[in-house]
Amino acid sequence: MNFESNISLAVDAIVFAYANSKLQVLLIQPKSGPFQNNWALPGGFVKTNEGLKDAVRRELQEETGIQVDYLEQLYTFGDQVDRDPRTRVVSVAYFALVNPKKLVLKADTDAAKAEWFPLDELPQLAYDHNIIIKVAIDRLKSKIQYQPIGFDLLNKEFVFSELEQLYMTILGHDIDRRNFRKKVLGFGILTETGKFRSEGSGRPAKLYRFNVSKYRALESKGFHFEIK
Amino acid sequence: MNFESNISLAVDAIVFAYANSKLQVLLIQPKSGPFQNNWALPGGFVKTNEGLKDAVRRELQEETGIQVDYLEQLYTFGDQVDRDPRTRVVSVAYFALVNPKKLVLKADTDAAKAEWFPLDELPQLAYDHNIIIKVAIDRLKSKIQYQPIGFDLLNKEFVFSELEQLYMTILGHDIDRRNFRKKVLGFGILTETGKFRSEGSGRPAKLYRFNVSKYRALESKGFHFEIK
DNA sequence: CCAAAAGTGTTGTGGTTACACCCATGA
DNA sequence: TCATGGGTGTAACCACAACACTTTTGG
Repeated sequence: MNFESNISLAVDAIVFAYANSKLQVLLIQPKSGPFQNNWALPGGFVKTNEGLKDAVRRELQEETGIQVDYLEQLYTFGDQVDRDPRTRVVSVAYFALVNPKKLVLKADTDAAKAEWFPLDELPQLAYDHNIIIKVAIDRLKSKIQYQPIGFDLLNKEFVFSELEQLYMTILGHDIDRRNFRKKVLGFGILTETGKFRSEGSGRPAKLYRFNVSKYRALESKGFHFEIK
Repeated sequence: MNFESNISLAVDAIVFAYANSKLQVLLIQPKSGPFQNNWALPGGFVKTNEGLKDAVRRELQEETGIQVDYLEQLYTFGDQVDRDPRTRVVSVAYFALVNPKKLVLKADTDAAKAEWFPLDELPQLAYDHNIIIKVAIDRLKSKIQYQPIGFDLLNKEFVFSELEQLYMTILGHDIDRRNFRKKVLGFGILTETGKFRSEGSGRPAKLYRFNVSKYRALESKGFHFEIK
């Protein structure tokens, strides 16, 4: 029973990673369909008895072998009726973050050709995927300012300069090191690991870890994460 | 061609209005389907060659005769596979605002039974619609703080106390009259009409109008609306 | 003249911004 | 000892919060 309409439902994933001081997006080359020679977002059709989020995870696994650290629904693209030349396809886009460990893509499985592209070197994409990525970037920019999702783009243990760099990259403006540090430490959501990392020359930097349980505790007491 | 799955795509609308110092939601009693005696959100299946937003407007027109002033996509509900007992239905929920003029529902057309319900007197709803409304309220609460959408819930010309009341109702806490006024006027997005309204006894209040073009101009210069 | 709602300023304070020097390490 | 990146404090400023009396109307 399909209630008289004939619309196909797909999911697409915009997976961001952070490497070389740049945001990277995960793209694939579809094995079939009208855009076989184009790069496209990972994704595919939802199965009849599959939840949307499950469909995204499955497609990501099948096409790229990746398991993401953060996944949220972004937007459903369905106003433009001919966004897929074959038939009417409505696509629910999901927005995902992975930490740098996952940057190395396993070329195994039945994975399609998959690669990371820096945001400023995106190719022409299939369908309306360039637009979808724009929407995803906007969401990332605004969400990173009031939710601690930036940590999902870093290793579990990180140094302050990485966090700062990440914010500068995403927000696109400079941040004062002292003020940033003061503010973030003031939140009380980071734990010192006691370890240090030296990066070539220079004074070794303290390694921190994002303390999820402290964050949740504070959050439930009315604390609001915010970084401008 | 349906690409092997058999999922129906629906839209639902959460339409808010503001009356009697309360937020109201528009509900209908479906003419068909498994929940004929329950109240439900207006909505229905998307047609094969119809954009999502168009589908929402059409359903609202058909079921309630209403044309909304503000409409944005809220969330797509599709993780719970059996949210509709008949078959797999994924629903794209839209969030809408109407001004008080539209509170009077025309009982004409082929409109189903439609009524406004204050938020604190919601009945048990069909499907997962109670959950959808919760999500919509959260969105309203947060969005009204950083976008000037509150004006869509008021008449074109309004007095300050109405705006203030609206914010207090939605945010659920008191607001200092003087600070609120100072802040909002400081934005420079309101125009005095020069007219006054007297509400029974008491000093007549100045009527204001939201100046969309001034708002857009400021916005493009980096201005951010914000009310806590 | 009394009740009811609208309109209005000032002061304190807490948070954000701006800014420059010392520290620890590797080469 | 030099180059490199890490770590730290203070003062000015601004936005927000708190707070009470006067004005204008209707009854």
